Amino acid sequence: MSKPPVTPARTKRVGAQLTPESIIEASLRIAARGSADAFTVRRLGEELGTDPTAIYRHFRDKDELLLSVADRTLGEVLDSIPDGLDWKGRLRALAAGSLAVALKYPAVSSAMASRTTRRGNEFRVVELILGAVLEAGLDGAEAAVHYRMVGDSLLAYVGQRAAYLLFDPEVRAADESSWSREYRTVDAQGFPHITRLGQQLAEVTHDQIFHARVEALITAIEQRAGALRGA
Amino acid sequence: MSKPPVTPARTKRVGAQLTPESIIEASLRIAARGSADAFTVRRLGEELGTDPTAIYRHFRDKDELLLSVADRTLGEVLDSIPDGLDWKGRLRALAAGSLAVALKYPAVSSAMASRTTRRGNEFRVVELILGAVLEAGLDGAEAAVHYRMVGDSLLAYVGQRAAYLLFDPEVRAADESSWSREYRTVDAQGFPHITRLGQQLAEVTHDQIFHARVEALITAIEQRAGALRGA
DNA sequence: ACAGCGTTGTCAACAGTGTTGCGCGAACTC
DNA sequence: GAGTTCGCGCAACACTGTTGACAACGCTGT
Repeated sequence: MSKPPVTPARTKRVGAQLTPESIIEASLRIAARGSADAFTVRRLGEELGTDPTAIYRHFRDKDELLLSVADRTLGEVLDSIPDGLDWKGRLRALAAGSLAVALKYPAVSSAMASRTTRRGNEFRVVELILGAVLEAGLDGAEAAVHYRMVGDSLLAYVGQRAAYLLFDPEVRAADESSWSREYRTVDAQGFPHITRLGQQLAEVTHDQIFHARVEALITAIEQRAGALRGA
Repeated sequence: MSKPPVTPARTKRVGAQLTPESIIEASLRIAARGSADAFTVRRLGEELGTDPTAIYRHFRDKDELLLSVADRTLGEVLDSIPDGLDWKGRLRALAAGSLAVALKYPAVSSAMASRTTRRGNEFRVVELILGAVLEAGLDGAEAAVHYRMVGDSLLAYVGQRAAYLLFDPEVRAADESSWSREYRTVDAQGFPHITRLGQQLAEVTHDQIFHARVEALITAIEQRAGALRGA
């Protein structure tokens, strides 16, 4: 028992000031502060009270740290999903939870919009979505495609919202006011639809859009399952 | 006629080497080279044969240049849409054209995934989508929300794909191989769905996913219009 | 034709980013 | 207790976008 089987087990020092966990938690604290101060390596060192480059003893590079942090936030999402829901309810809860976490840690979600963590919690999310799609009545390649549709779409949605939050307030203001400014003054001849619906376009909220996007996913799955059942 | 009305009309010099147009075109050439060399100000100066900082005489900052370049690519998308299509066909053509342009200029699309150009061609795209949604049978606030759903979704989709193309080849390879590596070795007890569908999950292509996402949008609009008609 | 002046490109520099190599001291192993 | 490894601090590098000073060019009005 005295000899570790193959690897020396790399005894991590007990008195270490920094641990992967403490670094991840500091990263989350910074990310939660929003765009006020960006999520940078030097700011991370400040938050930890150590030299910025010390984190490179625990993570190969910033990307690996980001993947670990993102997986942690995925855990938060999963914990927010109650039991006993049907497949639509589970997908809605997953979407709502993902959005909430994305708005809480925008820097993380923004960076992960087209990535894969390949870590523990991601497997749980995949299993969750797959279960929902299967319960809806899809299977095989059909279920696989629709899982990817849901997964990629959710990631893209929340990443888009998160990235938006990271812009300078003035840039964001310019984008938002465009609906009530530039779009009001377009040529009525060339753009009749914009002219006629200008008011309604300016009044659409982010939540309405998100809701519509999520329901579109659910409707698409339901429709496809119904078509297969009928065939 | 000798006196310009109010502003001195700021006579732009005729012999200028650089013009907004030439800078935009150089930007597109660089962006089309993919992730090989990134779209940076210094590289832009190289491409133009001038000092990098010269572009600041024509654009306030890199963001404003990016907005102009993006609007130009929107023009490419619009030109690729044939006439005489019904609303579904127009949306499909818009989606396909957007994806093609995004894959052609990934740096541009990636940066614009959550932005608004507020320039000429964007109005034309908005008018196009609004027309499709109206033709499908929606109107008023309902049409406005569904327009935003389509617009934001398309932007997010293609931005996601574009951003993916910009990653280091090794990062991309790690992400792609995960489906045939990590996901094959998960615990069969805890993740039965992943275990059972592992093969199909690894075989899903980007095109299948994109197709499913676009069709989901169309289905959602159709469904909503049908529900309103019935009510 | 000439003075004036705005426009435009060049250059050096700054603040910020992620990352690496070197050294020291402390903690663990034997 | 000796030797080795590990964790951290420090300085530095390459890269990013951006700014201010400067000089030269060409248009403008007289």
